[in-house]
Amino acid sequence: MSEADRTREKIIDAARERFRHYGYPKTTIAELADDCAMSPGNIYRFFKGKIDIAVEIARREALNAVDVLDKVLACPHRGSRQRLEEVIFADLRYTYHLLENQPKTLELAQIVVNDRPQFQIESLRRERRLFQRILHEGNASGEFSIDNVPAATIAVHAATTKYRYAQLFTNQSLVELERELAHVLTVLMRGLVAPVAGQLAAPTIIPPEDLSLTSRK
Amino acid sequence: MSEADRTREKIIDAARERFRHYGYPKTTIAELADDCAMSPGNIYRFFKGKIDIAVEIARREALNAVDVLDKVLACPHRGSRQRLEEVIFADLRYTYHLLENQPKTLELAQIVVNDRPQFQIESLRRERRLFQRILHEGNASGEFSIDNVPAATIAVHAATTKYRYAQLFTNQSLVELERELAHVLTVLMRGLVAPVAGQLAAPTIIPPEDLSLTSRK
DNA sequence: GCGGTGAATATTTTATTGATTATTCAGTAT
DNA sequence: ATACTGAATAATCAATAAAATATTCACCGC
Repeated sequence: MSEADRTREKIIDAARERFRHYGYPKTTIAELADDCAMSPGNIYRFFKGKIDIAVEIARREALNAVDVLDKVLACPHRGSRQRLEEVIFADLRYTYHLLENQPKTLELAQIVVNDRPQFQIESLRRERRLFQRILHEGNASGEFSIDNVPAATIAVHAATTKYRYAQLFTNQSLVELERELAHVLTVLMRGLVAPVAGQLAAPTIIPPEDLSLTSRK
Repeated sequence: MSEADRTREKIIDAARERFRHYGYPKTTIAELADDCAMSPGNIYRFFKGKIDIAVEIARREALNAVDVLDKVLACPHRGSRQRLEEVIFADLRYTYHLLENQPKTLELAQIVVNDRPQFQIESLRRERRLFQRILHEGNASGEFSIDNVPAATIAVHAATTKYRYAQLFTNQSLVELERELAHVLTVLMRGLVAPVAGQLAAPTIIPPEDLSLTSRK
């Protein structure tokens, strides 16, 4: 890591702290410069503008969120259906708690998306790729019978839109959202799972919350 | 209709016109009074406050929207699946065009919901009741095999949330939204339709747009 | 009582202006 | 050249005064 990279990291760390505590608008470049023991002008040798610092932080946050979901996948599981369900529930819970505990994070995300619409599109695309992997696996193992995996991926992702940053759409409680999501997944899964001679796939069971994923570090 | 009722209607009509043209905030009680050839104070004999005029207009708009969907149901159709799909597509198109052509209507709805959260809850409930009727019919006719109709209703409604006032969630075009919704419905329907010995239900076909429903009167 | 008025008051919106802050850049040190 | 400074400028925000507006209410004619 070069000296320049280290300086850049120092700026990012200072910004992350202040954005968390006081929010993006109330954090000034002068303060960041102070924190890093440099002049305001020098910040601009590392970032084109204030918003770009926020974009970089949000980018890392988004990558980390997908990593968290990836970890859910890494756990030993009984089947593709359960993997997919756990990921979607984890998504609901992760984003729900994020908005509850770190409201400034939402503010930051909204500011970034407002300035860079492409940012959101790419975040969603990353998530969909994760879904698609699971659908593929499920098809390969014979658990799913999907004739068009990309289309089914889009469908599952779009149908569960409400459960990403749910508080933006509704003021239902987390418990209500979980119950509702279980209903949604029940129908979706029956649509994905291979029909076994007239037998219906079992209803979705709400998986227990994995506390190690929702606590802030 | 009593004299008082007629006066009340006159106020509502004047308000509807001005809200459409100039929006709720830029419409003053004094202007409404002028339009109705009465004094500002007299408005308050018919409405508790300015917001209540908006609520009444929004209430009628919401009832009309459900009626429009109801009309879609009244058309001769081949089955419950197609009925449900047509209603959901009609919903997407109706609300999409509403926001495109009458942006002030969205503004009004947001102002009303902000002040009366119950308003939105009831509008959604009315829509769900419509869905539930279709699911019941489909079950009775043997086309669907739903073991828990209320739960399935919630599922279908929640999974298609994105397609009500879609522009609030995304900036996808109507065509993109329609394609995506078709994918969602394909999976949902496979989850609802009775499995026929290993055979998959056919993919959703995007129904043609019924122009008589989207043109403003 | 019923249907209404319009001036008085309380609330909200808008405009103005004085900071505050982001960004640039000529200049300094190494 | 490279790394950085800090004052100058441009853009944005916040406080507040001014204007507009919602709402109330004492009063009028029937």
